[in-house]
Amino acid sequence: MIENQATDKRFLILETTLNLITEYGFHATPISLIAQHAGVGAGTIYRYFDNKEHLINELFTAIKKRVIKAMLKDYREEGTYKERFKHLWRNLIQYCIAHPKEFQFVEQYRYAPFVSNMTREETFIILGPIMQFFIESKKAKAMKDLPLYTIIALLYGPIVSLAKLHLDHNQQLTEERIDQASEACWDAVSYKSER
Amino acid sequence: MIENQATDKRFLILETTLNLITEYGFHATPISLIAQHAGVGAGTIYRYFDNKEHLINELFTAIKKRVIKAMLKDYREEGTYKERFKHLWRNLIQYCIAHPKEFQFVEQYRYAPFVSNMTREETFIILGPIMQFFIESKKAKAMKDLPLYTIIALLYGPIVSLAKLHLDHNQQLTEERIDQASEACWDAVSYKSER
DNA sequence: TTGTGCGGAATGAACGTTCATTCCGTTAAA
DNA sequence: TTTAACGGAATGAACGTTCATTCCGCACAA
Repeated sequence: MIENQATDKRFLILETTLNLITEYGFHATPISLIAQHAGVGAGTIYRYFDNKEHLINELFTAIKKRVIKAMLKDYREEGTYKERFKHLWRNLIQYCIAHPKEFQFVEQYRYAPFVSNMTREETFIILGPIMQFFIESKKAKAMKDLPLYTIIALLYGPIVSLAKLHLDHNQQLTEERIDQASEACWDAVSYKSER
Repeated sequence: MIENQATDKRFLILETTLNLITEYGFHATPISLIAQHAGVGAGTIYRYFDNKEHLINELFTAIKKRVIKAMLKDYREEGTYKERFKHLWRNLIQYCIAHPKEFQFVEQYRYAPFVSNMTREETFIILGPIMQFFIESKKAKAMKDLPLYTIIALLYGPIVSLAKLHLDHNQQLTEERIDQASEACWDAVSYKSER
């Protein structure tokens, strides 16, 4: 119970930061505002985080872990490669749409200069299982023999774009459209015969 | 000549801002630094731009215009739709790679909260000709009958991803890989028979 | 001489961070 | 059971710094 209080407060600060930063941006959300909205003193934040930069970085990795977890939800290494691909792909885009703040935050700060490189490398380690899937699919000739980076770009790029267009322009990203898009992505990376 | 001096100084400030901001980020490039690097007084910048925000926004639209221009370079409304598509697609990705600063700047600020909505809408107007190409291609059954937003996401998303991976991880984005990727993108949006 | 453009010191607001102080739950003595 | 002492957590006013913006004097063109 005692430890939970500390964890809760830490979590509270992180979530408040996420909300404010996605709404106002990094510049426009001073520590004082975060403190105010979280209902804690400004100094308290410094009990949990070394400084503002560390706070942001921690939020960043926390969210990335949630994303990966959501992507792997109910994923089993069975069925055709296409089915497995579509499962992962849908999981990811659904999460982006259901959690716009998380999505926007990650997208906004992914390439910001103050995000530490360590955090970026960490991502790649977490992504291991998914990379494995791509390598396997290629070996099984279910996917074209494209460089790994090309495959990532062909599959992840459209997710980002679709989610952004959805959030920004209030496009209705219905189940049907998601399915259409995932099929198209598969067409991009798979051989003709796999269609 | 007099006007040219003014235009030049204006341009100089914009370019200096681009360089500094892509290197250090928005936070870490104060007006004073821009002034220093541009070799002008801090106050001079305010002769040309109302404030920092306006400066950024103007830089933003200036770069976007360059991007569109580069994309449409040597584009003719002739040949197959696939050929025309590949021409546009390659133009765009080549520009992103050849002008990493411009690319990173646009990507970084595209969804930043302080970028005005007007600027964003402007983009859509500029993009008219390219939208026209998509509509035509669909009508001619060269492309699948997907929503316009889906098509944009399927074609533009991978460009952004590829360029980011290229710049961030020093992946060699060779001519061959660019061609592979453009073919894959076309596979995503075209009918089987078009392959 | 007049007017225009420029530079950079000056200004004041805003910010991240610190730290002396308060608060509060726990412990243990009475 | 009550009370006193303790210590870590929390607070927010205060500090020093940074920054966008302003302002004023200088230089040069007309």
